[in-house]
Amino acid sequence: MQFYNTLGRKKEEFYTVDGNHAKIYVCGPTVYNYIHIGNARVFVFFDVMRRYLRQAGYEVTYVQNFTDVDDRLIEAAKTTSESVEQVAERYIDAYFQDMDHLGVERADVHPRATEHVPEMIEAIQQLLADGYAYEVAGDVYYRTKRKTDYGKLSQQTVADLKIGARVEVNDQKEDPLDFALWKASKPGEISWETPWGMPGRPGWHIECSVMAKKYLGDTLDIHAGGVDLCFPHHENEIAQSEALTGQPFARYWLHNGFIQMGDQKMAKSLGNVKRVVDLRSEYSAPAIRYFLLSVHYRQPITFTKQVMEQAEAAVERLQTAVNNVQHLLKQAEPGDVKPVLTEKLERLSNKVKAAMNDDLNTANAISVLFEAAKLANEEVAQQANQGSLQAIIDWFSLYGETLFGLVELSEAEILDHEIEMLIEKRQQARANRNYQEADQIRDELAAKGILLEDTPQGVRWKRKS
RNA sequence: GGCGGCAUAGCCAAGUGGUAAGGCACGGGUCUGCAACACCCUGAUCCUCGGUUCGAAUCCGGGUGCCGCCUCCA
Repeated sequence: MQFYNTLGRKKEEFYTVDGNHAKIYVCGPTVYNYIHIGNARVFVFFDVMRRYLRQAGYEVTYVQNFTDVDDRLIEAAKTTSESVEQVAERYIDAYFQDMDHLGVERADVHPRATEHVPEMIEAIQQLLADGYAYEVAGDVYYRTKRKTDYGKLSQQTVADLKIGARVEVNDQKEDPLDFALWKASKPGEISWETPWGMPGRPGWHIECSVMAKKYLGDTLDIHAGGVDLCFPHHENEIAQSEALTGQPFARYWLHNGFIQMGDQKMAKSLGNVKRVVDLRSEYSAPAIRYFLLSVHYRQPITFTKQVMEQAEAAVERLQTAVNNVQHLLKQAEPGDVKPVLTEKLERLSNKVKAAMNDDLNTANAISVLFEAAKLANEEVAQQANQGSLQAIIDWFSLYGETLFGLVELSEAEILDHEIEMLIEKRQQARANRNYQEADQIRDELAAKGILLEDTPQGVRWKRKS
């Protein structure tokens, strides 16, 4: 299994430090607002990565934080006259609702920054004691010059970064590249007491260093997030953590690409942010997942209406194939799975694995789902036996449902009696060649959201999506 | 100014040295009372110029265009 490691900028064979135990930390949301489709890409994709690692035999510990204190939260609380805690609570709930809807599993631990302040203060004290940090008027800054490898993740030297000259001016800092570990609070703001006198709150980067260490140890196997976090957030995490422990912080750094809105960046200032909570009523969850997973994770994706409609159609093709198999299964001849089919399915499984092993190429892996759908449809047309149909269902259960969450295998719902009667009545009418009545009943059912399909395997029905 | 990414059929998107996966849409056909589902058939020499090579979408160089990070934006 190979991953493209931002640290080193190349694909590397993946292996864990600790046997088959994979320790993963993913940067979670700052809970000052509803999450948007770009956030969802991170959470959906790395959730799929976790699922794949599990299928590949790893025991995964997956940690994803909530940043529940920062400038934006304080700002949001001010405008609604709430406490920072209330704002955080609301958007953490909203986060879980969005993720549940999209079929993203919970992390093993969802640590919150505000619940780890003592540990952060402890870490900052150690950095101060070891000369990696200095305090100015209640703020504490990390001294980036202290270690020579600062910039190794983003592959920029300290000199390069300075030439950039887009660093903020702050005459309190010894060096413009230094960043805040701790910020003194203004009166009335949320704050914690500190050993160095002034109350304040943690800087952004320190929480991830501290919480990752607490739940996963000094060295993580995988640290992941959006590509924008590469610098400065992840760079700074590395600096702090490695200053604290003397150990490599994370062995594989994975960064996913951005989502573009049409031809422009998605940004609040442009007013084109697509929130998941809004998308939920426009598109099905599988279609949103397909949109996010049908492109390799490091590539940018462009969000357009057309692409979403294509996603909807694509996913429907998969679901229809599964439905067709399940429909026939109820009335199929008993029998064992055909050896030829077993072989074909195994070949498809291997293709999925090969794609995923190659830097989690979900785009390629998903194309195999369509090959499987075609195979499924062929088997249905040939009136395959129970064993064969079940084998197809099992295949889709593993990859279509468990790995990618693009199809559902739940049992078809029970139709209510009235609808069953109508279907039966229409069959009578068709048998009597009374097509006018048959079509009328079909229209009637369509109005109730039930679509009928007359197939060589009998009448099928589905809910209008 | 520094660092980095991208450019493949109408649209989306894989492919990183041996003559272009998959999906959506379009058209033709089979099936069907019709419709739907499904199946079959149909489409590209890969932004451009030059180089390396027996051979390049794939490697190197120039050009054009688009984009990201360097601003607590995933």
